[in-house]
Amino acid sequence: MSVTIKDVAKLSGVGIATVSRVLNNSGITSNETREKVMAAVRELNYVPNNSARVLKMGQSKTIALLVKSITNPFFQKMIHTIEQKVSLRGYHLEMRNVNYSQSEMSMAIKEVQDRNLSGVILMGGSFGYTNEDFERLGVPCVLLTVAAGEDVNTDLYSSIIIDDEAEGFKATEYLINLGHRRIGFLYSNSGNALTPNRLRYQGYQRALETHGIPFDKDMVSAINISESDYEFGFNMMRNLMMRHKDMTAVVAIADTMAIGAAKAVISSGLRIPEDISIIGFDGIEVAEFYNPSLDTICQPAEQMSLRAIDALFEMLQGGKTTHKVFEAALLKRGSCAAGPTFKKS
Amino acid sequence: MSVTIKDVAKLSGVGIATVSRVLNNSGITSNETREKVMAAVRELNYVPNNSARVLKMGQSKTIALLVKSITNPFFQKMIHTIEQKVSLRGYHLEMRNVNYSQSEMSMAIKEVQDRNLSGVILMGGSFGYTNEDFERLGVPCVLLTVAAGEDVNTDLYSSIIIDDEAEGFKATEYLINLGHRRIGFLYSNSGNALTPNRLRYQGYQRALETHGIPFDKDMVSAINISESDYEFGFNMMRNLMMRHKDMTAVVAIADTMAIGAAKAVISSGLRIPEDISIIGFDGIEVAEFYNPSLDTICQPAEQMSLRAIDALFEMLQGGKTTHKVFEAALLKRGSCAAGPTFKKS
DNA sequence: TTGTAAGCGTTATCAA
DNA sequence: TTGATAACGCTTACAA
Repeated sequence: MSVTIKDVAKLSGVGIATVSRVLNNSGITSNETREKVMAAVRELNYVPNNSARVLKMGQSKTIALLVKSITNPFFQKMIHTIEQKVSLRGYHLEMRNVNYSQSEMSMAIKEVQDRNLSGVILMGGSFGYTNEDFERLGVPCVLLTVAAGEDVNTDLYSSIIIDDEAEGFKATEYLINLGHRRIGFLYSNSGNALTPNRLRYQGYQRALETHGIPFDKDMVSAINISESDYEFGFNMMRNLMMRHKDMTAVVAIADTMAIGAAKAVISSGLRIPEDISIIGFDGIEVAEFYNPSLDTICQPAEQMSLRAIDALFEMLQGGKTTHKVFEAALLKRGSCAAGPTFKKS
Repeated sequence: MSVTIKDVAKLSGVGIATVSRVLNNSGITSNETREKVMAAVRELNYVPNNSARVLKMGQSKTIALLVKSITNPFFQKMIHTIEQKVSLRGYHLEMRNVNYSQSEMSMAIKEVQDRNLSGVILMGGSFGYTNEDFERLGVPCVLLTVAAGEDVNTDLYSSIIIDDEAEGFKATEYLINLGHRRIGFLYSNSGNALTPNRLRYQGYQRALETHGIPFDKDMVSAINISESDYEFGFNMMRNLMMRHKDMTAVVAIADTMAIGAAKAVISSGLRIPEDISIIGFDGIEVAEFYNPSLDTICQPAEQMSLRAIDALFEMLQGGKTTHKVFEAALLKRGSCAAGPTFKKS
């Protein structure tokens, strides 16, 4: 059927072991035979069979990237740089989407055995991993944008995150300092899991409290329908605006929701930022090109993914785990303006 | 090391062949042994090793999805449904990004041998495939959003496309019928390859010609810098507006570019659609939530990917190839208005 | 420097 | 209905 190492050996008149040695630069081979072998390889268009190699070596040089909700544009950037860097280091990347209803960890554990994975990167999801999870996994694991629970042994995994609670606080305080008091919050969360979204929400609450603003649960939109984030933001914002005519600003836990929310504001005839200020999260590119450009808490996606890759390969080489908290940048682009407190009216 | 079929056999007190039979529902097994085996499988947490299985069977039940520029939001939807459907049919999907500088076909040919792929879906790219390409591939191949050259044997591959030339014509004619005469075109292409973009461009030219409007090459922005599409649209639009004060409308070959272009219009103080009409291509979700919502030629992404999957599995089962041209829908959302011809002024 | 042969974990073919 | 056993294509001792 397909051309194998035997065919190459036969054509070049050497043993299969020699062919293997030439191809892997292992052992010592004379220049002469090397040439012969390479010529045969080219002529036959030989590509070594990966399954056989993996089976024999017990290691696949493949790392899996499991992404909770791969369609999130924020993850796109990260995925892209991760893919590049992984293949640069001679590894293979296997991307897999994880639904909200699936458990990325049990998926990972299965895949590791099934496909002899060398390592795993988990993106998105929640902070609910346990010691046992990592032990069962058995290969280096990097958590990107999430971490494990507080009580989990930090030698078992690496994590690259931002301080979501603090950033939620930052976004909210920014609006408060601009003079806003009635600040809505656009939020979705899967169940009661501790997620980045939930932490941002906690930051929002803390900011209100810190500044003596009463927390009004009715100003938080958290209904969890399975629409897109854009639609979700749009619908929830409409809803909030209907219920709270005095609302002058809103924090969205994602730029995608912020865009949906912005559309809701505009299509209801109000203006951004004159009537309503909006700030999002993540720093996706299209938010900058929106009309108006949307303020956001921008995660250093590039740096974070680079760091994740570094962490993974350090673990792969037997090194230590990494736990890095990046700082996100508050980008002011004009979708937030002075609120009622500072407004002359 | 890891738990193998031998361990399961030992624990359940049967031979490895029996374990294999039970797991694959092949041959005949007594209920009693089946129970025993399954119990052992559960207890040991056994997961069959994929590499061994693939090596033995010579087929991986894996299909590869090679995407030219995976970050394109339009492809996102498609990728998502493809992934779902593929795993629903018990196959594994391997996504891989292809850079503009890489050849997706030679990548595919390599991967097929390397990983015993069962089939391949190629998304994006150009119309430059040859008979020999498909013969060398050796497994069913579906082209999604592109097709092969005219002279290629249609029994060798399937293709799911829209008629890009006609759709380019449609978009342009829409603007012409609205009364526009000076219509810009935002376009990027890799080299001289025949791509969907190029076809749309040809459609644009034909529409102008059909309506007796002189083609002005200076109204086409086609500089190929490696920025994002958003930035590209923005920069090129600025450029066009500077050079052509009389331009009243623009066609962009992608919604992402249209968004960038819209931002350029707005930030220069002009209005959409009052001063400049804009229409994009593809139908990505965020274009609808843009301010204003952008008109577009919307590809039926869901249907197209479903059809691609069907085509692939039909080929996998020895069936015939499929060649389907879908019609795209012109979505009027308010970013295009009457041009000078019909304007009272 | 090279070739022979064992074995990685499966599945499939035989006998039993 | 089951259990040995021979591949699958490769890497890696070990011998030559």
